Amino acid sequence: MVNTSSYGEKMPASRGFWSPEEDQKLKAYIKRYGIWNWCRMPEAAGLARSGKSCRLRWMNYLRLGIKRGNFSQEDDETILKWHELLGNRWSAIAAKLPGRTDNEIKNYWHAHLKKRSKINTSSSTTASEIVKSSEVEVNKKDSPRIQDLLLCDAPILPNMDATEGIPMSTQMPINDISSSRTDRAVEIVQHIEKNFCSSETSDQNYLSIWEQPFSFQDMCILETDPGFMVPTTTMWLQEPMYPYVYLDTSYDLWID
DNA sequence: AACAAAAGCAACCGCCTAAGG
DNA sequence: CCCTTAGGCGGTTGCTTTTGT
Repeated sequence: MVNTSSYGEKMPASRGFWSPEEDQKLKAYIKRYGIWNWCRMPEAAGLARSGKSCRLRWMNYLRLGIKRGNFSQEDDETILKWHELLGNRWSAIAAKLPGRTDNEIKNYWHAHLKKRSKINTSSSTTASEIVKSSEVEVNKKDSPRIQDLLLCDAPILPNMDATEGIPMSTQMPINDISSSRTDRAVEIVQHIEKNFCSSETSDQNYLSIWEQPFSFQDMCILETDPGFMVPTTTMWLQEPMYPYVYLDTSYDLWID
């Protein structure tokens, strides 16, 4: 079967669960060469997977900082509150829960919180009510824009992108985002953050999770795999996403 | 112990959007 | 503008594990 998805793979793509070997290959390849082009990377890394599949695997399981295991009470409440406000915008909700992926939150919602949400909405103060009470007029016509602005103001964490755990030389400075934000929206954001965000989600706690450096063990995985195809300079010039190289010892050196 | 049903979760699919030519 | 391509997102599927009988 030839995959003809938008990722443009030409090689036969295997499906189903990822084997530990495949995980290692992908992890090692990205650690060595960075993410330069999802659709070409599988071939270069010697993986018979679609680019889409590789991206998903990396985003949801392989990148550093992914939290596994049970959701805390605080996590539950955060999800419920933000879901009430944002709806099924799982990636946006995930941005409020460092280390949790949109997929995981989505699954957790359907498995555990959906029922609770229905009960809660009939008995408790809703997020929309909180917004109303702030005396900020949110025109229905404008609400999608307001929501986008809310998302812009989500905590910008060092790892909330495709290359979690990898220093982001290309990360957009927060000033670039705020330049397009109205004062009005800032008011709304501040109000909601004040009402919704517990002290558990302080920056300090984010850092404790996210600023963990690579372990040496991680970095040693398949440091040199004969099956890897090195992305050429041309490739990087065409699609310079997150190029980086390793130093011999223990730190990544990012190059612009 | 064996089976069925339910729950959990990883992965896939298809649509949408942004960027570039 | 229009088209193509790559990336991202949410909905859904289906396999695996757990629980109940």
